Amino acid sequence: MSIEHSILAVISFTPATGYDIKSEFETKASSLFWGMSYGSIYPKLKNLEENGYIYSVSKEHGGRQKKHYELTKKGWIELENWLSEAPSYPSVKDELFMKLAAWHSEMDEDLLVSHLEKRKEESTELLQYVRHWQQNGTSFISSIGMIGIRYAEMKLETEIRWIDESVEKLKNGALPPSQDPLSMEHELLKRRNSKLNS
Amino acid sequence: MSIEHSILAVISFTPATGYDIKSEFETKASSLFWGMSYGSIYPKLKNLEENGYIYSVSKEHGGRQKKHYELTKKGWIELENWLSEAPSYPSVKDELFMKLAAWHSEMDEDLLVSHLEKRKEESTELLQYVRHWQQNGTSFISSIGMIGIRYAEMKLETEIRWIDESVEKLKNGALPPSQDPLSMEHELLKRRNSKLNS
DNA sequence: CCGTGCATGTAACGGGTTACATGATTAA
DNA sequence: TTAATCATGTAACCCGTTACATGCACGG
Repeated sequence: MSIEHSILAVISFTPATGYDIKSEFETKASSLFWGMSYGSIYPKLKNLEENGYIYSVSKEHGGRQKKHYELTKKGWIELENWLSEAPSYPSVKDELFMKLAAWHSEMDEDLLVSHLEKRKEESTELLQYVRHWQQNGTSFISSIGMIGIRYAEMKLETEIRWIDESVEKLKNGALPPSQDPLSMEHELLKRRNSKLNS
Repeated sequence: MSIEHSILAVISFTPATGYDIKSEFETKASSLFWGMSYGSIYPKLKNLEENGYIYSVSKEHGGRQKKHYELTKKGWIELENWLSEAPSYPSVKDELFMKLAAWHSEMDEDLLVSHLEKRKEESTELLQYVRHWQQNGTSFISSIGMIGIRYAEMKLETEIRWIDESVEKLKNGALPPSQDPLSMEHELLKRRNSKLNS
């Protein structure tokens, strides 16, 4: 139960519709710290309401129905209990790391450089987004929320710095030494070539 | 299909059993970049074998059976095709970020400090692990793999630095200003208190 | 009048984890 | 002999996404 809590958190800022919640995660959060699809939002909203954490206030909006959800007392208590619990260690799925680990000397290094450069572009864009977000004058970000934004900013800056360093090393052939006491890379290449040349 | 590729990647280093693969992800990868359970490893291994990407070499080991898997030609090609594709942008699920965003002034700041300090401990431990790993003299890490390790190292160092900065700010009451043009924090507190005092 | 954005929802599907079941080997 | 580690596997379950279905409002 953590998507539910994220939903409660979004509603705590201001009453919101399922659509609003999706947009909130669409623009900001997704790649930064969380993601969510309609397929989970609406059923969860329904469930949260049935269990008394939230209630809906249907508002007329140009003659049509919108369901704005608001937290109940139980919902506020649940949200704050969740906030009080120590967050679990983040789980990261980064293919780039995996690919770096499996890269070997028969693979084209320029290809790797292009992977790194693509990542740099994506992260630069996100960084720009984050920087803009915290001074756009419209979005609500509390003082403590700002600390979180700073976290995202620092992480992205670090990633970009790391890419620059790494590309430099790759281009200069100034790679760090490997740790390979059992000559596994040599074995790997032998095994690979014997399979590929058959 | 990406867990499958990670499995192929591990096998590329040296022929391995399902158990070996799990351990590989257990110790190193899990929180760092990837995770995997037996419940997915064994069925995938079976599947990968059926589709001709790997084959098993049963080895006698003290009178008992062990299934070591090795890559086929098709497996090597598949692995290298995967390596050639640009990695997708990493997805992160960090509750801490979410909690920071939802924190409000009626919540105890010391609690938040303790969350941050716990995170610092966990990351420090991981950092130590990573540093030890790259110079333990036994694990195989290629030159390019070392670049990946450096990535993990820098990310962790940055996180720790961020925590130190943030805790300092929290303790000195030197928080960054909020962005709150619509006085949402005030509204939030009003909404919250009206619910909690009922 | 038409495309885009707002808005709500469901069903099928895919994917992975948890928990369970089993048993051999090895170091203390 | 006993606990820990090595070792393989399955089934039930949870969870979330994709794709689909629907329709209003509004600007050009």
